[in-house]
Amino acid sequence: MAFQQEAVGKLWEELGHGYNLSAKLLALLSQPGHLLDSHGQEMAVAISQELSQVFRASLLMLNPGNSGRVVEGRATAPEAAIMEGSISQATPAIISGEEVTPPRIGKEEEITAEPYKDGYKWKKYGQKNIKNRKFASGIFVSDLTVNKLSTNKRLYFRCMHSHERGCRAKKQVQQQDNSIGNPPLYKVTCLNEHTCHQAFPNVNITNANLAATSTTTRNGADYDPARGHLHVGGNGELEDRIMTSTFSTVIGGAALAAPSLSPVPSPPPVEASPSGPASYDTGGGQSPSLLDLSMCLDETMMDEMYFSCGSPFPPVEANAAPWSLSSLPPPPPPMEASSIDPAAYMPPRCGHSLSLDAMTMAEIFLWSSPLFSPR
DNA sequence: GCCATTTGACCAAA
DNA sequence: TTTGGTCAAATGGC
Repeated sequence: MAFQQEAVGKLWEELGHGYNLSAKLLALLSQPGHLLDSHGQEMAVAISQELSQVFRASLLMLNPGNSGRVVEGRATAPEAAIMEGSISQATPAIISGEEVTPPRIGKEEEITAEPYKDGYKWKKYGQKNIKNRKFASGIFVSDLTVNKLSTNKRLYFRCMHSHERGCRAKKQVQQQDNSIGNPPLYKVTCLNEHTCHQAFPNVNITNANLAATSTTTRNGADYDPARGHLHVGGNGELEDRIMTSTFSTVIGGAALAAPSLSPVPSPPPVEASPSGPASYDTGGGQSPSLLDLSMCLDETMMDEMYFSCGSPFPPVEANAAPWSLSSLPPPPPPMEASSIDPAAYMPPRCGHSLSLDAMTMAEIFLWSSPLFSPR
């Protein structure tokens, strides 16, 4: 029991260290001018690398059976211990970025200037002249965007996987009458929830049991088993946003995900390191980014991450005072499984449970580690 | 030739 | 009868 308390305390301290590092990194990236000189880039890379150590150490502490394999707050066990130990499944993902929105339920209407950017692949199955409409719909197919104006038409789309997977999701697009000018607005009506993502496989980290056929995730991204990753398109802004959100959620709360901080400039690109986990092979040579890891998280998990209210760390601020053990309430004592009351772990404000268990943390690490590994 | 898109026809509901 | 939603043959690009 005393050993467990010590381990929790070390984990607490380790995460606090990560919290301070993230604040440091934010301060660096928030400098006026939004441009880092070479020294600033080196600092950012160094902080990122240290953050990866925080991830590694924390994960190993969370990994059952590895709790004692920590030396001076840093883990010594090889990554393979994680790969073969607590992690039996993971969802590899490469997202080069197209805006992805959550699956829709029932009928939902939306006015948008970009009706085509929802991450799903659609097949047009018809169009119809509509009365009392001055404009026609935009025509969109997948990530190819072609806006054509004709008159009085509504376009009908169904999910590209409607047949092979029985996905009943549909979409209607119609340009709004009042959308004269720039940009045009489209009324997008979504019908039925996507069910095509349900076939997304849980894939062993070694790619040993990759499915033989392409699969689409719940976010509509195509999963390519041959390459072992997801592909959604190309949108660096989204990647930055999710990276920031994921980063902040894991390390220091959800502050960085706040809209007011969205203009934070992207950090210098960190090349994936060949020295990453040995068996971490996506099969295609591309390394996943933090966006990848966020996309491979289950949507519910992401919701819980975003809305979980249980983070002990205050939101990261650029000029925040360093975190210390004394500045926060002490970690909870380890509990016997039989004495755990699930209700006691429900966050007070939102009713979502915090489900960042060891598995989740390990997945986060595995798919983000190339970003933080030394060059 | 294959595949995605287009478009007229068909059908059901109001 | 009108309107909205869907089907399926025709068309075009690769």
